[in-house]
Amino acid sequence: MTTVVFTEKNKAAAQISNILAGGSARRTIVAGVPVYEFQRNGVPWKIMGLAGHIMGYDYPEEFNNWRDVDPALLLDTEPVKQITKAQFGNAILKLSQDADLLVLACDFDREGENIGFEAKSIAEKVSKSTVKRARFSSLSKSEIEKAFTDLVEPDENMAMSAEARQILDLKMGAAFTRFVTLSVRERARTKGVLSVGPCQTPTCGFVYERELAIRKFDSKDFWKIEGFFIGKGTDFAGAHRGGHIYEKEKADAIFSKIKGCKTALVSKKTVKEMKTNAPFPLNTNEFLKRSSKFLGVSPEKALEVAEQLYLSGFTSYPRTETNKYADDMDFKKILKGFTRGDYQDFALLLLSQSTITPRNGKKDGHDHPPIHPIKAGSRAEIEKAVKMPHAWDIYDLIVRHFIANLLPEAVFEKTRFELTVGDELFDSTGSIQKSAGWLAVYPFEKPKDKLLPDLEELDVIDVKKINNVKSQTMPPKKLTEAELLTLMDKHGIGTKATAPSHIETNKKRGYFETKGKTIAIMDTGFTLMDALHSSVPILVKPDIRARIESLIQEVEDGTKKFPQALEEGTALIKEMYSQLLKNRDVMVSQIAGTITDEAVAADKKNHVGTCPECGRMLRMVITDKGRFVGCTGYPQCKNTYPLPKAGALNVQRSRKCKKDGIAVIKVGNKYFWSVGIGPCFSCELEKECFPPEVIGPCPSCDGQMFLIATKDSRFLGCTKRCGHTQSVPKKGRLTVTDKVCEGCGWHFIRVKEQGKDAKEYCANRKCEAAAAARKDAIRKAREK
DNA sequence: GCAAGGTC
Repeated sequence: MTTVVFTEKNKAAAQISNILAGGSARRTIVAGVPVYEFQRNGVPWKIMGLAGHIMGYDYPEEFNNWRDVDPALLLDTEPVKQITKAQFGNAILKLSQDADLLVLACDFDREGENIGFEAKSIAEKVSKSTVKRARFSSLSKSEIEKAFTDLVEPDENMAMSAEARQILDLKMGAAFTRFVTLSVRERARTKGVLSVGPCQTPTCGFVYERELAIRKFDSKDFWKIEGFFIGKGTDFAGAHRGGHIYEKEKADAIFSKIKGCKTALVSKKTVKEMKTNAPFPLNTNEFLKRSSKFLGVSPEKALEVAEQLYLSGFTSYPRTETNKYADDMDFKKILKGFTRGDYQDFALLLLSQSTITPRNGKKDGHDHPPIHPIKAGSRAEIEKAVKMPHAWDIYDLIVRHFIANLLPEAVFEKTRFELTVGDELFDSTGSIQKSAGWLAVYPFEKPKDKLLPDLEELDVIDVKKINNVKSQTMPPKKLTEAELLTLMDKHGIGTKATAPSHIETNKKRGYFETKGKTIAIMDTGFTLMDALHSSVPILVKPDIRARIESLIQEVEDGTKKFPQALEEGTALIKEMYSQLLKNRDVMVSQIAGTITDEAVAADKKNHVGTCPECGRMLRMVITDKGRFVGCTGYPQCKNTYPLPKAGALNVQRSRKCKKDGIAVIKVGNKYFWSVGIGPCFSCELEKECFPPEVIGPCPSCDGQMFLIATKDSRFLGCTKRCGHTQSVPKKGRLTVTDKVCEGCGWHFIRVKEQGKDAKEYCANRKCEAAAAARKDAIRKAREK
């Protein structure tokens, strides 16, 4: 007569056995998995924690080759469920063999029900015993006792709804990802995978929509009239009640009426007390948003740190939807740990109260309490236990948020003056914090006091200045990670545990990147969203997730059978797939183009510039037959330019062709070539673009000596072609320096031969100073 | 090599 219980995770197994056994549970290991054993009502009990899902769907082996399988075929193929965590499968088999009762005790939600059914399906291979369900919303003693006394039937509909989600998500993800990746690969050399999925794609969609709004934004001019006043010796500002005025004439008219006014009348004064409540207790989403906003820690990292803090016993379970504390939460017990250290003042204050009333939200996911500290830890203790960046910052945020939830509201005094200047009205507001309340422990959200002078109604004050300021409406700002999390939460994209991973997937794919706390879409992400949006709009929006969600909700409610939901869901995906297929060519050229452009721009050596015909990228194309400059828009854009047949080519990014050439290329060490124009030496603007490298005055006429370099020799010649020439060293790299010879006015030349020190000197054979220096050098060499 | 969902 053995009862075997499966929980969602080891931690829950340990806690539940502790409650049911009254502390007498014995921890053993079965097939490498911890199991808690004890006697209850004379019956042996064994409780094992799973590790979330221990099974998963995948396509059969023969569908693994992307090249050989038409992605559309995946939509007509049923993926297969397999055990993904073998040791758990084995442990379940061993435990179930001699069980008389199996109890599924995973979390009380859809996935929890499904995880329980995974264990059930494995256990039923070796056991025919009854399977029951224990349902509880928290791991409190009373709930657990009750749940295991009043066992219920497992909810197959609920479990199957999660099953439908898994299959539909995989079908859609696999088919679309393969289709997009392979199609684009025909035209662009892409290294990675271009993935599409019911959560990751709408997540990127939010970033895309914001980017569109920014790009489409049309800025408008407006004027605002500002007043600067002095009251009782204090300077303060006010704004004209007209606010943003979009007609210049209107603003000018008001301004010219009052610009000469020297005094203002305090025509009205209102003082109001304003109270600000502490934020709701931290559920996962709120925690991730605040970690990003206040600490600049990405959702992914924040969740990792919280997981470690939880495993080290410092904070509670980090994945929860609940933002209200249970009625029996023992705040004082936790606060007692904080009576020493950073938070002692607040802890002592709260402990001195007879009752503690927390600030509570309204969400109850029936899962875990809000994220809160379990145990006090110093910075050193936290950093020793959790060796990750920001471990202390995140613990500190959790503790401060927890204490803030228990402290009273903050009170402000808001003062507003209505000021009359001429017959125009201005407003000025200020606020003073009267009582800090929860803000005392929560430095992340401290509003600044804005002081106003102590004026009364009908006081007359000085006007210092009136300004009529021209301004412009600003485009929307880029999304922050915190805002993205809000949007995902609001539209049901991902869950408390997966939202960070969807953001991470998009970063990994090169769809967007984070710069500090804001998110910037990348070209690949933008064009992919653009392409998907134009052929299957629903895919880029939260609607796709919502459609699947409503289907599986019907399965859970029992109003639709599982096979029916699967069929309808598959039909929906097929419909989207066929729309995408119809627009394949446009999509491919858009995405492939962007990816090629990105690659070309990154390939500094061959990237030439922007195509004047189509705006895409120009690059050097080198084939067996020859070389030319071509456009990445090929074959739509057939713009090309010839290149010289021989010589190494180097794009000169600092040079610009004055005759509207696309770019200037250096050919070997010989001459320059302007793309679209031809060799620079045949251009009448050559001397303007490449002025001779003048060294100094010609010793025979009033011309200038300059460096002439030909294919196989170099020498100095006169700009007036007077016939005077002079040789220069044949070996080494020769440059004309800025240093000027005092004797003759020639620039020093610098000669650097490989493996030798560079020499700098005056090369003028007629220069006496140079001759003396040469003699001196020879004498010194002889002496040695 | 594809998704999203659990959890370590």
